[in-house]
Amino acid sequence: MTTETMNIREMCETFDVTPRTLRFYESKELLFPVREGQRRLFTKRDRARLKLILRGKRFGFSLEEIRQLLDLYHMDDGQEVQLSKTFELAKTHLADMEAQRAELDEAIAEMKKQMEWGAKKLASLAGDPKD
Amino acid sequence: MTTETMNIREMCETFDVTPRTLRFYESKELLFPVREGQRRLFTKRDRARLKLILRGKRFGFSLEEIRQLLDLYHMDDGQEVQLSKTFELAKTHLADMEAQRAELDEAIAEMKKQMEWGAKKLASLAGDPKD
DNA sequence: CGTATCTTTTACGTTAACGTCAATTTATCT
DNA sequence: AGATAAATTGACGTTAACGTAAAAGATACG
Repeated sequence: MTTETMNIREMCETFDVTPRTLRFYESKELLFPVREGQRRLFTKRDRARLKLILRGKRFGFSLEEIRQLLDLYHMDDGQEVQLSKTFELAKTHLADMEAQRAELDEAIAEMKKQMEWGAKKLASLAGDPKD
Repeated sequence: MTTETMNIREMCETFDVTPRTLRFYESKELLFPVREGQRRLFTKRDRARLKLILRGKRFGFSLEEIRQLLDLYHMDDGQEVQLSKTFELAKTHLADMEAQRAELDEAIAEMKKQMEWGAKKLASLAGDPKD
């Protein structure tokens, strides 16, 4: 099974990103591909991290915020201090996300309302032309 | 009642933004404050728009995307073509937002799971010190 | 072996969304 | 009127998150 690691091209196709993006994330210490000579090989762990990175971006988190949060998902045997700091950080972000969810619900409701109004307007314009 | 319009300072305090931001949004045609001589006076409509702008930003929309969407909320007697285009745009964004909500729910669930793991780890480290 | 393709490094370029600073104008206070 | 404070208009600066192009080494292929 050669699916253990992926080269940069496979990564790009799988996640719809450019090579530049992957190298950039590595330079920012978000990913840690191993090397086979010069070439990068992305592990299962890199793929899991990238998935979380892209998700974080969709929620409006910066790469630096994401980088810190990734530690929570990766933490194997960190020191207690580090863990508890990360834990605090995660609590904050969880609260952020739940707040965002509430606002999103509200926004969706409002948008639907506006769209109903728009639909009515459209109908009246179509059915009741000014001659 | 002088609360009909607000000056730039009042706006900044109310919405926690800088003057530069408000002028920038005006330059990008997101806000349309009236003038009293040189000074800007922000109307109720500007305040409603700003609220939507800030919300849109929190959902990761760009100012340009937001600008286009604002038309939907402002549309009084636009032409039918414009209205129906805006309507289509809104449908797309609504779908985006609902997808985002689904992903957000998933992310929240995962984050909670990770945090439970973290909490356990913390407890074991605290209650079971290595000597 | 030559060449075409892929990847890498280096480095400068770009866009969005403001920040910052200087020079003026306008309003306010004493 | 003079000083002080607040708002405005340029205009250049900044940061994040990549894009893009050049030069060079590694690999594959006929």
